[in-house]
Amino acid sequence: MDKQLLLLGLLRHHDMHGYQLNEFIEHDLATCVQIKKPTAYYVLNKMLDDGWVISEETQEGNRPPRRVYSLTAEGEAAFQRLVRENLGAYHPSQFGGDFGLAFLDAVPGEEARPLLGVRRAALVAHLAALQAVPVHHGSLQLMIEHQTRHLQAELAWLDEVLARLEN
Amino acid sequence: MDKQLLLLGLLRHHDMHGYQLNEFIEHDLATCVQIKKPTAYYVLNKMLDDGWVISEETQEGNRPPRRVYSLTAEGEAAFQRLVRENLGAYHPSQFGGDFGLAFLDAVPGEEARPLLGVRRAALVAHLAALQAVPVHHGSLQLMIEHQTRHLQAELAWLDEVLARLEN
DNA sequence: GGGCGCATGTAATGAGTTACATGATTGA
DNA sequence: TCAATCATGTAACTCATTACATGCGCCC
Repeated sequence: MDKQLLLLGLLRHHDMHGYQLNEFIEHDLATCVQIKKPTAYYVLNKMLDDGWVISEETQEGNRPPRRVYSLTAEGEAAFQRLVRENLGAYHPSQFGGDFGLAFLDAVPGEEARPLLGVRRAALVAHLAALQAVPVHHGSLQLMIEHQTRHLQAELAWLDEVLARLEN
Repeated sequence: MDKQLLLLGLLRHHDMHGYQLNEFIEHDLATCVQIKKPTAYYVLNKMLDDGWVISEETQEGNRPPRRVYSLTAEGEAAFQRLVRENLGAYHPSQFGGDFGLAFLDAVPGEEARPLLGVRRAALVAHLAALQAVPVHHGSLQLMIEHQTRHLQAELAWLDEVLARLEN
């Protein structure tokens, strides 16, 4: 449940309502974080039940009411515990795209090249989106940089595989 | 369901029984693939139901009977479809370790350094395990190389973060 | 008047994991 | 004799996703 860590960390910075959190994740953490809207709402409600956050209902004019969340002392303690847990462990990441590459030689080169070309284009688009993301305060920016590194490594790797296919 | 692609690809090479598949994944694809035993058995049974593989029960002496799986024509067709699907798409990978880094500045440097040291040691161990894996035929080796690249990028990145923490 | 943005959720489903269950054989 | 290896699974659970549901306000 590292999603909790993320939401706690973001709320620790600014109190936010769910919609706002989702917007922030979509626009400012694009391509780094995959948390869908219902998941965020679900996690928020869970943390509310657990006493990690409290919510205050506010309303502007006739707009839909917002639930603004802020951390409790227990939420802060949970955050401190979760960051340390996360920092101290190595989280091996899985590459779903590997299984295709693993059996690349089952596909004739003339077919494989354009397919990997499509993959490459999507990767480049991802990288562009990542570099378009606004710069963040402090260590939040580390996440963007980290992602950028891996995407660059991925691109270099993919180009090498494509080059090998030319032969 | 990229697990299906992997199992099909492996079975396409050699007919195997479930235990054997699990052993191969554990020993020969260490750190690249995370498929737990029950998952593999589950997927095998599902593919059996779907007619992608057939199984033949064999027994050596009084040992437990084995179910040896081999691809059907439909299985081969499914494999061909799935490889192309996989090759043609970019699969963004998620880095669960990012959320810790994103809030690194919430932890004092004296605490963060040893925690990241533990993370680094686990990463180095992972890399060593990966390099101890036997070399595979053909493109299966690409998966190992790919993983190695990313682990090296990760190590370089982590060392950079640690260096920044020294200041 | 029609579609998008704001704002929150529920319900159903899926994929995969952990823990549990079984039972024979082999080697220390 | 005790643990590890061989061999297969089931049951319960978790986490997250997709699809669905609601309803007002704003702009073209």
